[in-house]
Amino acid sequence: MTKIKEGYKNEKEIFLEHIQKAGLRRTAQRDLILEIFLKTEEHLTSEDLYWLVQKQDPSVGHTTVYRTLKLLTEAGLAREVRFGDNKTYYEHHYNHEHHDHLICTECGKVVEFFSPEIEAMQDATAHKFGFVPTHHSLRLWGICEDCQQTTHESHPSMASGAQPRVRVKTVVGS
Amino acid sequence: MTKIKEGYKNEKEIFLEHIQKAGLRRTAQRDLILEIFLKTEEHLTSEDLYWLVQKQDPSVGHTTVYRTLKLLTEAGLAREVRFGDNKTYYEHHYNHEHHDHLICTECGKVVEFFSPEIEAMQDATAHKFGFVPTHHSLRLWGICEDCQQTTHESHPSMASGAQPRVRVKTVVGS
DNA sequence: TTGATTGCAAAGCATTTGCATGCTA
DNA sequence: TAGCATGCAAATGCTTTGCAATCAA
Repeated sequence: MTKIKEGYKNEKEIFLEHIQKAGLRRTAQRDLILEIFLKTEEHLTSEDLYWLVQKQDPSVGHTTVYRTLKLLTEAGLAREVRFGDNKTYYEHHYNHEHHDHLICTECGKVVEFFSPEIEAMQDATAHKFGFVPTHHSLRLWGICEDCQQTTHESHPSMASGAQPRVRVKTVVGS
Repeated sequence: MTKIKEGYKNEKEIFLEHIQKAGLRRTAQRDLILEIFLKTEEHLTSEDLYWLVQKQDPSVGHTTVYRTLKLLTEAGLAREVRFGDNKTYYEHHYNHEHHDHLICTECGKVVEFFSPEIEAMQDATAHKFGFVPTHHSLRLWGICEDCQQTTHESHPSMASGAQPRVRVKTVVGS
């Protein structure tokens, strides 16, 4: 039973519209990059996307992927996220619920969550200080269930240079 | 009426203790860097601190400042923060209330705030997913009161490359 | 005396830019 | 045809590393 969302443009339409409005041009590279980005439901870096694109068209350069991801972000299709390892990850943004991240400092697992209560308090806090809130970023680090059982070392902090070893995406509703 | 905190070691003691425990050595550079860091109640980058240190001792190198900031972080005296401009800022950590940041995307102003309610919900959320929380980062971006009156441009997003023009620290209790 | 620390220069990374060439509208 | 887009190489900005000399314990 497929539920068809009406009244929503799909990502490709959004992209073409943005390109037109901004007086930019549609190219084969941009189409390919968008297509691969859309079918990859994970947090990926420009580098990651670059290699996926390479498989289909080795002539596409790093630079174009970087520039296109910025473009997708401006078009509202992608969102930049940072997990503390000094890399910029991108995730789908359009038609995707806003969410925050819970990151395991042992194995790098990432759980997405959404808390309406926290959202409301954030907005309230911004207003309390006279701000009109535009966006926010909440990241919680900790040790996940699996790692609590296998590891008994001291908790690595962001500063200690712990590198995520795996990055699992788990979508969890409200 | 000065309130003397008893039962709390001061930062310099903490630092020396950490150095001893780790089998490291006390040096003039480390002392100087710590001292300047402590008297600067602002968010600063390694670069910023480097120039402050330069004024007192031009022989100190960039590298040492970087390394010492890492050391201070490990000792629990400093905390790394990122505001979205791809730089690592440091702020005091020991004996300082934990707090989060509200950042103006127009002028770069930073307001520090603390919300026990949000804190509690964050911990609850982590536990809900089986995580033992270690630390977190909450950043709210928006347009501050001053900028709402002077600016009527579109809201710059993190991705659009808006650069903070001023960085004001405002400490606000609970 | 031993081994940690320093500072310089060089290397690393992720990301951006200059520019000649290519391609869309 | 005009001028945006591309891809390479080079530049950038922040941070780390190699290494010989220096210095604390």
